Amino acid sequence: MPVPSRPTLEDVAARAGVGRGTASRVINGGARVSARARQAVEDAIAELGYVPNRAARALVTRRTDAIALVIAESEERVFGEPFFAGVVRGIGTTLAARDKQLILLIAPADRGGHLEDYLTRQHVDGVLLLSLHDDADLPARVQARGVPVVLGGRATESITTGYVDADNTQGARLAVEHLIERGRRVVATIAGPADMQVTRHRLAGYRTALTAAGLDVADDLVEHGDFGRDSGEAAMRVLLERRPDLDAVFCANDPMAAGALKVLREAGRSVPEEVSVVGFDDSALAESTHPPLTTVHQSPEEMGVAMVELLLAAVDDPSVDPGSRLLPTHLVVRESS
Amino acid sequence: MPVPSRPTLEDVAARAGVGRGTASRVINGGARVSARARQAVEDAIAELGYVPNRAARALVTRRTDAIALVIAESEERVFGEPFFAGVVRGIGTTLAARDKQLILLIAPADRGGHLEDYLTRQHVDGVLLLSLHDDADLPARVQARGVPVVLGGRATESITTGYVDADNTQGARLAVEHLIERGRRVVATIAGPADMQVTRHRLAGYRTALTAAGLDVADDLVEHGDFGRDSGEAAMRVLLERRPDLDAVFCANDPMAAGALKVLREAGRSVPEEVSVVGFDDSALAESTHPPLTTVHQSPEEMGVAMVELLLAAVDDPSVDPGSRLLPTHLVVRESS
DNA sequence: TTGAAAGCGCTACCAT
DNA sequence: ATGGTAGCGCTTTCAA
Repeated sequence: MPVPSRPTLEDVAARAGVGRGTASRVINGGARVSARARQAVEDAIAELGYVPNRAARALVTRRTDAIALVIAESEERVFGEPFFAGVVRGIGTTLAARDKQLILLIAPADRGGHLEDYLTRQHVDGVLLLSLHDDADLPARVQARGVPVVLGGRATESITTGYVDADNTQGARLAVEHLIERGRRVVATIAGPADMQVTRHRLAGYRTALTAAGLDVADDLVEHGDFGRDSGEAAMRVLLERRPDLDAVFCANDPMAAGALKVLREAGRSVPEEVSVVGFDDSALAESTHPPLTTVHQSPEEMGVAMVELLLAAVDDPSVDPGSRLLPTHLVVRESS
Repeated sequence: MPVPSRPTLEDVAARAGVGRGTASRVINGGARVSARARQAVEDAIAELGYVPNRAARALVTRRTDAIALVIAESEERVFGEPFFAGVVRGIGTTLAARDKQLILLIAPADRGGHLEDYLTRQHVDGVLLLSLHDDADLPARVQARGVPVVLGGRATESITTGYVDADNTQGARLAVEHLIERGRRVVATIAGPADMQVTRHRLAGYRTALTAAGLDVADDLVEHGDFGRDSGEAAMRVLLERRPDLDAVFCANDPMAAGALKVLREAGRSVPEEVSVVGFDDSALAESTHPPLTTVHQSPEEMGVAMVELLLAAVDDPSVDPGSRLLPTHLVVRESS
């Protein structure tokens, strides 16, 4: 097959009877071009099926129109958790609408700084980071090298990059207040990994609600999981053993709640009669558990969309820092509470 | 921060006391360079922390060093099915080792040819395609435009692109033979979507084994699902209703088998005493069902690795077509059969 | 083996 | 408002 060798801007300009500069202006900003010239160029583009050469453009603008999304978890976790699917969809569609390319990097840990090198020298215009653990100073280092960064979820206070986060404290508080209203008095919680901010925030909401109601906030009512379903099962077993008197469990996400539900059923504790269970996420999973799960709603899609918006603003104008956004949550009551 | 403006090849050449051409040769092929010159250039690169500019290189080589992976399913399906995680990992690590960039495109359907345009004009060197349905002529069209394509799983016979596939027919045959050896006589199957080759192949293996044993291959023993767990539940209900006499079920993947297991339990049919169940994939899920699932092992990682190998061979030398590879499968016997 | 030079296709700046 | 021109950083002839 003879390579059809795509038309260049030169061809377009020739066909439209204008200079290359004018043609370029039509394609980009569009300012300072006469209507006639614009029309001629647009026609030529259509007739020729012209598509700008990304590499050539990148070479001169020093932009790649590519955005990296780094998820700091294993493929198993990433592909196993519905939350990520939502965020990726939000990011993907928003980026596509802005004609940016999404480079998805799944990287459990940045061994040897390869990732940092890639992000800072290999030409992405900005970096989106998801599921950060405490030890990760990657965002700070990337930002220090002049590449805009927006986090999904907050990192430790010291980190100053932009972020988008659900209002986890509020969500957890809503969940636990609901449990208390239902008359529960011994409210346990299956929290997330101890080294994540999201875990601290949800725990804070849990404790706030309990304290406000004058209830016990004993340490032995708290057990950590890793957000996976299995870890929810394990944690529930521990809690049941340690505090057989518990009458409610607030779980830091839906998969762990599903695991807890299973263990409670096996232990002969009926839900919601004897024990109330609330999850977090309002993922599709929440509707298919038995019984359907009361859960805190958050929107991963919205989170993704907001992340892109903040990041692109910073990419377009490096003098502004991305800022941050806190997304509201609300409780969805189903039958597990 | 004053942009440090990365060192260019020019800088490297100057520092090494050679011409730009020589420096370039050292970085690439490496042929026809004296040991002295090479050493000098390599030192200069190390000292300067030089990293080639991708865009500049792409402009002249007309290569992007980027490979697209198109998964023709929704984010929900992609992120819900462990099979995809494995393939993506295989692809991701292999590509990274070859210093290629992975562009992940999740696209349920190619509405309006946007995807095709992207793949063919927006500069990826090759395309990997996963989870193809019958109606998809995308691979043929992309290939016709001169972009190498490798499929994960086969498309209909008429498609001539390269592919990597598990030996689904063999796997299904092994599963059903095993069921027959266990003394089962009424073997039902929950198949995949009717419009996929993988479904036809697994059904063929199922029928071959049954026929060889002189058993019933009635149509009412076959029910289709969509590879999702819920669809497995639904299909199992239908089968149980239609053929209460069934004593075994071969499921086209593990999630559907998990769904079937659940329905059987609810229906009071004990597994494996009254009904044997076999899945397909040998995913992590298979070990955590109750009872643990006998299943056909395939390796998504290997599949991903093989896909990349075939594709890159074709990318490196456009005159060879990618060819294809059939990966063996084997049965893993656990307690559900 | 090597350096010089010619572009790759584009944007941005310059007079005009 | 517009066309000409100068690179962006690199690979790849081509002579030497």
